[in-house]
Amino acid sequence: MAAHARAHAHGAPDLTKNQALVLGALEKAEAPLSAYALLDQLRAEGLRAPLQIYRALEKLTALGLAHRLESLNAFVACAHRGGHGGHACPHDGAHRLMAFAICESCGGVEEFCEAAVEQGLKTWASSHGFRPAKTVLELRGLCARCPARPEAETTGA
Amino acid sequence: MAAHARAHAHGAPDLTKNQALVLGALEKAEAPLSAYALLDQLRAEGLRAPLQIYRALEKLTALGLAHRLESLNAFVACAHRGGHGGHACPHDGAHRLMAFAICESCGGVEEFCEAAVEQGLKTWASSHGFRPAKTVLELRGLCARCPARPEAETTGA
DNA sequence: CGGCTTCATATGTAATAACATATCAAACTC
DNA sequence: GAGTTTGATATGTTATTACATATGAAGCCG
Repeated sequence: MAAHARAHAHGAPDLTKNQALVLGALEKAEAPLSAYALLDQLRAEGLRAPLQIYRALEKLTALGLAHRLESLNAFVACAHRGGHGGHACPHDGAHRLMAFAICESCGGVEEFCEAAVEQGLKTWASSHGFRPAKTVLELRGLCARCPARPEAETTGA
Repeated sequence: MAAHARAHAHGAPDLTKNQALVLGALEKAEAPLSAYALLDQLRAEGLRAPLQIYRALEKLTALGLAHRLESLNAFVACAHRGGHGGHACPHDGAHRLMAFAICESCGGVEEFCEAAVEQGLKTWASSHGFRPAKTVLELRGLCARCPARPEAETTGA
């Protein structure tokens, strides 16, 4: 049976079975997943080797359906596909700089674009002769919904 | 003899032997070094286990004498110590956002700050209630000195 | 004071976990 | 049957855990 022509649930181009499985797992997840976490989740579906995961991730990230978070060595589904169609920052046609805000308390990831940031980087790059091929921009911290104390201790004694 | 009170060649606070060795190796390197590359280089000096390297790196990065490049899983000496004292962006007292431009051809790394970038991120963060603890900002591309073709092929036969 | 205990920090070593890629063979599509 | 995708094993690379040892400073007690 054709491995193509499935996964149109996402409005995505034809993904292979493995790619669809990996994307589905990422979309269901609340937080970024490492390649091996994905592998664990998808063992039930027949995936057994890291390479199957990495190959799928490579394709998905190339298509912009998933993103790699370098500071976490983990992956998220792109926020601009499932759930909400009209987002502030489509990054589909135009190749905008994607930035990620990663909550160290709940693990949630917000994906955003800021024109000022992009412009500032462009300015620096032109004036220094640097030609960026890819930009990694990841904020690590606490999201709006998480309280300010990831500390240990009794916190009040 | 005291393991302290050395390494003042860098104007640094007292580093231990391992820390000084690791920092020295990073300063001599032209490009970022992975922890295991450092380990290989420093085997002659008696370092034998990854942990010795990682512990030194942890201290050095905490002191701001070295930086970790997340997108490379590698480390560089901070550019604002050795070589030139008065740089555009001291980041010593003030805790400025450090950004890195990494050349994928020659491996060189430039460290910089851009006020517009920092401000843009600050704007996004405040308006979204995100409290950043750390920011990762790494440009991957080609530096001013490298020609535009990191391609393979005979390049001229 | 001199010796002892205690504590903190730095180190050393081994083992293993976590992340990623190489290689090759089998299967499926065209 | 050429090209691609897949699957399986093996390997390489990066990072951490757990445990043991050294070293020096600070306090205690004879």
